Formats: sequence, C-alpha cells, structure tokens
Amino acid sequence: MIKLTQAKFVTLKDIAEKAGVSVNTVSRALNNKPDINPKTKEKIEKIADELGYVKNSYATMLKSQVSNTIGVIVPDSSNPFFSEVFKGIDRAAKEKDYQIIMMNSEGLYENEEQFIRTLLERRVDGILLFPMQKSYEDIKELIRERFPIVLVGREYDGWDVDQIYSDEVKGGYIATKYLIEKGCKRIKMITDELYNSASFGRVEGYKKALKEKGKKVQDQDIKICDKIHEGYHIQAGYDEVTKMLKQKEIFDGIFCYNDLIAYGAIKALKEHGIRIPKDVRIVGYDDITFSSLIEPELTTIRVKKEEMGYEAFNMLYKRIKSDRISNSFVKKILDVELIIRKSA
Amino acid sequence: MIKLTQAKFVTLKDIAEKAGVSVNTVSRALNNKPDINPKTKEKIEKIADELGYVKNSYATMLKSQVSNTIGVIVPDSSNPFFSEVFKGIDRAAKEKDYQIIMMNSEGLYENEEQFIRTLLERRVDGILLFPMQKSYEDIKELIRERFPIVLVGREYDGWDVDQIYSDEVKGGYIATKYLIEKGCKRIKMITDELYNSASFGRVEGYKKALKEKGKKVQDQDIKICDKIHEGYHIQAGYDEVTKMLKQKEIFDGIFCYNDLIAYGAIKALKEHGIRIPKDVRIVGYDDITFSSLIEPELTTIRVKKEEMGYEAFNMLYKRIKSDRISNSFVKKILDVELIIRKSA
DNA sequence: TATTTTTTTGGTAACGTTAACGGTACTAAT
DNA sequence: ATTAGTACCGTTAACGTTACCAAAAAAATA
Repeated sequence: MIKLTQAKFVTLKDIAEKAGVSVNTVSRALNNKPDINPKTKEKIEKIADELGYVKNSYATMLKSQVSNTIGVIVPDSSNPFFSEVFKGIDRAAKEKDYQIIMMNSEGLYENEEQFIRTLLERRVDGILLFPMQKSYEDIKELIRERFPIVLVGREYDGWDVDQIYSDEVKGGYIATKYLIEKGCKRIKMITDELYNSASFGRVEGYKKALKEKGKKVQDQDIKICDKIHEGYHIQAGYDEVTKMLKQKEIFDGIFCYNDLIAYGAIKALKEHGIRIPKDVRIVGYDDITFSSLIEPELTTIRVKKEEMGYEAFNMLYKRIKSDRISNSFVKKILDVELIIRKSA
Repeated sequence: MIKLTQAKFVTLKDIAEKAGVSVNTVSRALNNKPDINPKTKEKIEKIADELGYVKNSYATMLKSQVSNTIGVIVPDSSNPFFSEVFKGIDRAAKEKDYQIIMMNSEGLYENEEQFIRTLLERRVDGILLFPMQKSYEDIKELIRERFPIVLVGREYDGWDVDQIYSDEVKGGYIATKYLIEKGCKRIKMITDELYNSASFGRVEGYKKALKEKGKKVQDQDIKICDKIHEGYHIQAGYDEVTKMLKQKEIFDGIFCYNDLIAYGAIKALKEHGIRIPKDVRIVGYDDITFSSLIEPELTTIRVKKEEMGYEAFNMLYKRIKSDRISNSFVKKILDVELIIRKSA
C-alpha cells in the first residue's frame, strides 16, 4: 500500500526513528541484504509499510551510479513498425528488470541530439537508437567513448558500434523480383528520403533485381518523397501516385518503401479506377498488422520487428554488463521474407 | 559536443579545479544564475565544454525535489488510439519542457500497480493514467494524498480527481441510432470487457438508442469478448463474428467497441461472403488512421484523441503547479462525432 | 569464567548538485 | 577617511541513499 503522508515522502530516517534503529539498518532490511536479524527486519518492514515508504531512486542511483534504465530514441512512435519493435524491446527489458525512457525524435536531427543529451543527463546505462541521419558527430563521440549504444534498424558500415538491422538489399531484391516474375514490365519504386541504409538498401535491391532480369534501371522511376515524417507516409504514397497518374506515367508495378506508403498508393489507384493487381501490382515493406486487412491484402516483405527489438535490447544489455574496453562489435542481420497476398 | 573522458562523467568539481574556482561558482555559471562575473562564466563554460560536462540530473533532482517528469501509463502503446493520444501528451509536454516516462500496462492490474510504484520511486511530478480496472486501492490512496494525477479516457464518478474523457454514451447512442435509421432491424454490439466507463458508456448509448426507437434490448446481442488485451482486438472481433455466423445468429448491423474490433468483424464477414453494408452494416469507434483505408471504409465515431492527450497533460501541469490543497477537481468531457463512410 | 567467533548493528563518508549565507574586494557616496 | 553599497565568490550544509568499517551484542568455544 502506497501512502504519502501529507504529500511528503517518507524517508529511511523517518522509519529509523520510529523503529529505534539506525538508518543503515533500515536500508539493509529493505534491500534484502544479509547481516540483519530476521525479527528486526520484519519490524522495519512493517513500519515501512505503515508509513507508506517509497524509495527515492534518485538517491539510490546517485549513490550506486547505475540507473537500470536505458533510453530508446525512435523516429515516430505512432508508426506501427516502431510500435512492434518497441514491444520486443519492452519485453526484453522487463525480463532484465530494466526501465525504458522512450523519446520520439520525429526524425529530426536536432531532436536526436537533444534527446541524447537528456538521456545522458539522466545517466541511462545505455541507448538504443534508430538513427535517421547519415552521420552525427555526437553519436560518433559516444561511440568513441565506448558509451553503451546499439544502432537499430540501420546499418552504419565501418562504425565501431553494435548494430542490428534487416537484410534490406535482399528485401528490395525479392520484392522486385516477384513483381517481375508476375509479369510487370515497368516497376516504379516509391521510397523515403535516401538518408540511411534502409532506403539505400531497398533501392539497391530493387536495382539488382531489375538488372538481373535484363531490365534497365530508369532513375526517374525511383520516386523519392521527402518530408514524409511524422505519420505522413500514407499521404506521401497517395500524393506520389496521384502525381504519377496525372503525368500519365506508364507503370504496372510499384514497390513501396513501406506498407504505409503502399496504403496511400493503393488508395490513389483505387480512386482512379485502376485495378490491383490486374492493372498494377503492389508490394509493400515491413508487414505491419493492418496489411492483411486492407483491400486488396498487401503483398509485402516481412521484417522481424519484435525480434529486432528483443535482440537489440539484449545486445545493449550485454554491452552494459561487459567492460567498455572490448573492441569486437557485433553486427546482427535479420532475415526478411516475402509474404504473398493479393496486391501483387 | 558531448565527451565522456574514459567512460566517466565529468563533475562540477572537476571543472572547478581546472578553473580554479569553487564548485558553487561553477554551478552558478552553468545555470545562468546571477552573481557571476561574465568573464568567469565564459571561462567556466569553455572548460565545461572542453571536458564534456553533462549534468547529473539525479543529483539535481535529489537536491531540488522536482523532476520535471511525468509518468504515463497506457494499456497498450501499440494500439493506434493510444499512440495518437500520446502524441498530444508529447506535444504538450515538450511545450512545458517536461519529460515523459511511458509505461505499458497491457491492461493488467498488477502492472499498473507496479508501474505506479516505479513512477513514484522515480519521483515523477505527476501521473497520467488510462485506467483499465473499475477501482483500485493504490490509486485511491494517491488521490487521497493529493498526488497530482489525471485519469484519462475513463470516467470515475464521484472520485476526487481530475478527469478527461469522451462522451461515451453519446458515442454509443449516435452510432446505434445511425444504424437504425439506415434500416437495421437487429443490431449486435461487440464490446470489450465491461470494466470501465468507456465500455459501460458505449453499451448504455447503444441501449438508449434501441429503446428510443422502440426496440427491445436483447442481452444476448451484446457480445463481451474477454482477453482481448495486447493488440488482440482485431482477432477478438474476428472470432466473435465467426462464432455468431457459425451459430446462425440473425443480425444486419454491428456496433463495435472500437475500430480494431470492427476490422476483425469485417474480415470475418467478408470471408463468409457477406456484403457490407448491403447485408450487414458496421460502425466502429475511435476513428483511427487506418479506418479510412480499409474496405469498405469504416463508418465510425471520431474521438478527439490528440486533444485528449494535450488537454490531459495541461490539466496535470496545472495540478502540479498549484498547491495540493485545492478541493475543486475538473472533469473535462470531450465531444464525439459520427464519421460517415461506407461500412454503414 | 575467559576467550574467540559469529551475528547484528551503528557511525561516517560519499554520490553530485544547489541554496543559504557569509565574506571579500572594489566603487561610490558622505 | 569612513561608510554604504554592490558585485562576485566561497563555505557549509543539505537532498536520501548505500558502502565500508568499526563496534557492540550474542553465541560458541576453550
């Protein structure tokens, strides 16, 4: 039972006075330490409960220098992709009794910088970062100083830091290959801004499949929609396809950077009476929950989202627990899988 | 630039020694306090920067007794409804320079209890709670002790605490009324477990509309699906409708507790070749992003999600800043709105 | 009974920061 | 020359906890 006497928290001292023992003894009793008389312990626990003692974690953390907390920086927590990855993080953290401070960078560099500072001020034991930018001085500095950090979802080649991400090139490749095999003659790609390995990789896979099948890569077929942060992916996909249609571009297949963009693309196509997959075939990316619900059900690349989060935490945990001297960094690459549904 | 010399954080003392001044002077310099020579300040700032000083917020909080942090407890952060409410909270918190610690209770009472304790241990200045249960001793205790807390999304009648929630009865009422006016003869309702005002209110509105239109409320028409936590709403809606169909129940309208359940219901109906809205009309609740994307586009009740979060934070902020003696609590009720699309 | 061992407890200092207060040095006013 | 005022800086104590060591009490051994 939690009690706050007159909006003030009870301290160890208060308990000690009431129990007629020293503060130290109370501390030992409440922290299941050895060297304490079971009877004393019981008595102290009872008083602590009566008084509604709630430990002050600031004091504990200040003294012990560990927070049992990690920071997580995601670009957009309302994007179902990140929600699912986060679930995995959350599950792993609970297993190890760690707290999470989550921050929403909205994909903005200034935010990321600011958040890292805040997390450091809070003396988190480590940071899980979904980076958005191509490179950052602050993060590199953290890495240089061996601050426990794991980069999630994006590959940063040559960086001395633990990383976990999907095989993006493969994803882009099998998606595009499937479209070609289904008979698509001209496949467009709609991608997010090309500022990290996720977009680069998927585009690369797209190109690879085209080349392999003897098709020429047309640069104007790769649509880069900027400013699609903060949940605007759907809108971006919609706008891009609408524009393509208005300009009478010719295509019979679209490979979308993610499912949200695909949703928007489908909406635009439907509005113009274009049949999916008969006239245009669509493949998305991520396989978020809703992709099996929309019409037509979305063919997409399944990414191991929960596993990514779960593994990411455990990699970070390992790093936190190990010394900071080690020079061997782990790069974990998760496999992807084509989920065949109706849209292609 | 953040620097961590040999994985150890720099302290005020380190700066003081290097600058040849006292710790206090450094503190004043770095916190923009008066009584400091601009030249000294500049010098200290330079050294702090060189050394890569990052303040230890535990120490600050311990001393100052304020954390500028609130705790937010949501039942399921991967539910788009909560994501959107959370966005509002996040926006408001940023405006006031507050940090958020978010916790995912998964709708479990034990978790809520545990989380409140953790948040209290972290000495958050206040708590925003989306309660799942009907009543709790711990929360009541907090309220008794005037700990700053705002209950979000659910009404707790007679509780001396700030609350913000939607007009659920109205929502249930206009949804059901619309179905009746569209010609539905037999309307089922699929709801979450009846353990809070959201479910109660919506059911009440459903009943009210039926009665008003001279229809008898059939208790067996109200399907209560339990165990639909943790993102299983879609599955629950699917299972419930499948069961109804298997048992050859007769109905031409369904009012769903939320959009996710409606998605599942739609999926089940489609699989059985039942046409929407021709054979069965469906209305959802919440109006989450994806509801305008599924087929048929979902008619639903729009809840002011972002506003709810934004207002909730500001109510809490006010409470934190005011004294804790005040006996007047505010109850804010947000209006709802019927969004007519294709499913009904 | 005296001595050693074990168990249990208390005192002190420290974690890093800030607030209150006091002191010093310098300038301006009497 | 004395006083008053101001600007700047340092000392001290505190926030609540825990680690370390010493002390006391109890139990076990000689």
